[in-house]
Amino acid sequence: MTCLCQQLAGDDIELSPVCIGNHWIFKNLEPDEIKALSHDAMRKKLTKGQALFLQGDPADEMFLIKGGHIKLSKVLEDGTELMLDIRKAGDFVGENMFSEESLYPVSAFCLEDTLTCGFSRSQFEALVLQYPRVGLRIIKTLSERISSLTDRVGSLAASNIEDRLYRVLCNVAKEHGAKSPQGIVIQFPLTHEDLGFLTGAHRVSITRAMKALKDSGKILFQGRRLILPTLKMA
Amino acid sequence: MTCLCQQLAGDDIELSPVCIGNHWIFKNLEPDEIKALSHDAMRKKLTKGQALFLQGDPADEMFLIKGGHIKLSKVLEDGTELMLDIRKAGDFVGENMFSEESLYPVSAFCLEDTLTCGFSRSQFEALVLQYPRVGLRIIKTLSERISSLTDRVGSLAASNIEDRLYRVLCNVAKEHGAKSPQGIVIQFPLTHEDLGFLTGAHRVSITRAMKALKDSGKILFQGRRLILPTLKMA
DNA sequence: TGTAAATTGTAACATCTGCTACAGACACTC
DNA sequence: GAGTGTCTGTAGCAGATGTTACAATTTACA
Repeated sequence: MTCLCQQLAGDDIELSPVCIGNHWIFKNLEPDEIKALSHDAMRKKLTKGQALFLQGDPADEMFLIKGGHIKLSKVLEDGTELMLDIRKAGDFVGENMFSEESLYPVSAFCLEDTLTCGFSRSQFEALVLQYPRVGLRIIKTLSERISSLTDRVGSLAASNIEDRLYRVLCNVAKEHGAKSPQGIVIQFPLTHEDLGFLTGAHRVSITRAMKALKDSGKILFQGRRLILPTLKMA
Repeated sequence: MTCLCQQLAGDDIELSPVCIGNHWIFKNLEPDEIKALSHDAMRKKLTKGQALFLQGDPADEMFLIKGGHIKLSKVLEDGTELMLDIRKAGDFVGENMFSEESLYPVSAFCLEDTLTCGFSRSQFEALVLQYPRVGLRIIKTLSERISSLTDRVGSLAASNIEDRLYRVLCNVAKEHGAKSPQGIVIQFPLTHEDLGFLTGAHRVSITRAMKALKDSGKILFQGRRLILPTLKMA
């Protein structure tokens, strides 16, 4: 099945092989269903730094990420920014559309050039009603997101920064890492400032903690890529 | 509809009005469906301190809490305990059964005498396939859990304990609080040690932070019940 | 009621972290 | 290669937090 996304993306964006037509969520759909869905999906091409949606926007759309990484962040009452999550090609963003609140509680920014497929809430509900198995798959996806967030909460509860940082790195590696002979490699660069947002710590404290982790052998560097040698993939 | 739970619970447990037969998740089911479901549900009566399930147990059952509070906690690699969540009557626990992992990643302990209704994964899947609308409701529930966990992550990212504690208290109050003329009242006692687990801070630091919050008027006490006067219910 | 256990409050001190400032390293552009 | 901006590393200080110890208070239960 040729994919409309490919034409839209051009050569700039390295697309995930996962497409709405072949994503596991939609397996077992009838060919004409896929065609209809694929046609309806609202594609968006975004460049690095652009927002897919902003905190406070009406939440009535959910997106499948076709290529690139997207960060979810939130601005707290006191004005500080907090990065909540990083999602990659093949993941969904905007699952908040299902909940009672009608506004996105977070903002989604592209870390690279990105292509997304969007679905409206009503489209989705109709699909689930017609194909209950899709509903079960969504339930599974959301359930895994809950597990991951629960881990995240566990990471943040460590009271000293070094442990907190290490646990956050492990979580990131588990979700976005790739195996290599030396350990799990995190595939994209994270600045100390990013990690500061992820751990809720000051940038300088991250630098201190990184040095400590490096000295104790818990992390390695391969160029600018971070490696966790002791971590095992789940 | 008289409920089997009532007979089992006896007079010890104050039951939630929510029952499997009338829980909003199962609205629109046929009467005989409800009857079958209600019959199949595996009820458990537990006393304070007992475990509903333990971290590492096979995760193939999910529970509706009929009465009492249940805490979810996790033992980390380094042996420290972390309290992840508190759930109340009407909530579900064990939604991990949906995800790929076959083991519960957390333990569930009863804070008071408790009655639960359990469903197996296969029971549930059959139900969702037959009644897609139930699937949509589950999706909504899980999605709200995700929002709540996201808030939780936001709370923990505050770098000073006073703010972190206040945000955690607000989250707890939003989920388990009741309105009163003076503000939102948290309905059950939380020890400083509990709050320490919830915020990832030392017990003594909680005492210090509580005093500061009390002095600044952000929290009040009515006996042992905690009141948040400035918080508005969502 | 009386006693034991759990919870809360206080203090002192060592350590950790936030904060600011600045210098070097690196990437990118012109 | 110079210029610009971003990222990383280092230092010092003030304030926050962890840690330990012990007393005061409340709760649980015989």
